Amino acid sequence: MHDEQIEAMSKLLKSMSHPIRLKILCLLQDQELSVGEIRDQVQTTNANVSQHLNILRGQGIIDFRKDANFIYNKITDTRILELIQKMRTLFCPEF
Amino acid sequence: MHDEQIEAMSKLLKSMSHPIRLKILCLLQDQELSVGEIRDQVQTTNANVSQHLNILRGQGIIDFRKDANFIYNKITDTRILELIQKMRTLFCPEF
DNA sequence: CGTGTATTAAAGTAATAATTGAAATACCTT
DNA sequence: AAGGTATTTCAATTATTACTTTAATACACG
Repeated sequence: MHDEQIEAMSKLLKSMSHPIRLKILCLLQDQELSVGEIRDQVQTTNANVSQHLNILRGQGIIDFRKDANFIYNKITDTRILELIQKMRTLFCPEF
Repeated sequence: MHDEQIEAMSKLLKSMSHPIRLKILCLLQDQELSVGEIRDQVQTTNANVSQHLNILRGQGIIDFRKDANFIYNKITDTRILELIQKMRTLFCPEF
């Protein structure tokens, strides 16, 4: 890997390495969820979820669509889906 | 994933998500290296490399052996090797 | 033993990140 | 337009992390 790729990759990993953000990514593996639904699952405030979502959006990891006054989030990058799947297989073999 | 697994996994990712540490892990993919050799590759001080190595050791990611006054480091956990390999395949397809 | 090399540990400072509450925005319904 | 819900943004506080410097340790070799 070149240094630029190292830089990009470490930023990506960093954005995934916060427990709340990793949990969000796991929740979004097979469904799309609104901000409120995510908030309920990770037990924190709207503002906190919103900021974490912004970080993930900034990395291009998740996308969203608007419906009425709900914002539904989902993972767009299939590489992220694959990577998370690999992590689960390696480190959480019971799933 | 359970919350405990999320916590453990995010700690692991966090330890891998620093550019210097990620580069160290890439360098150690197929060889073992002394601290001095790593220092030359990542262009920093001995003390800095040592600190980063300690973080990786704390996560059980790398192991080391002593030979004379050199310490040779290598990756012991095959899951880490696989995970890094997957990341390269997904995000650096030219390698 | 003393010197040089490699490594680790500790302490301090600087820089970043996380969380929260309050205010602001956007949209639907009536 | 008014009221309600969902989401975002801002600002402030707190917590965490990174880097540097310095000192200390360990070991080989002459």
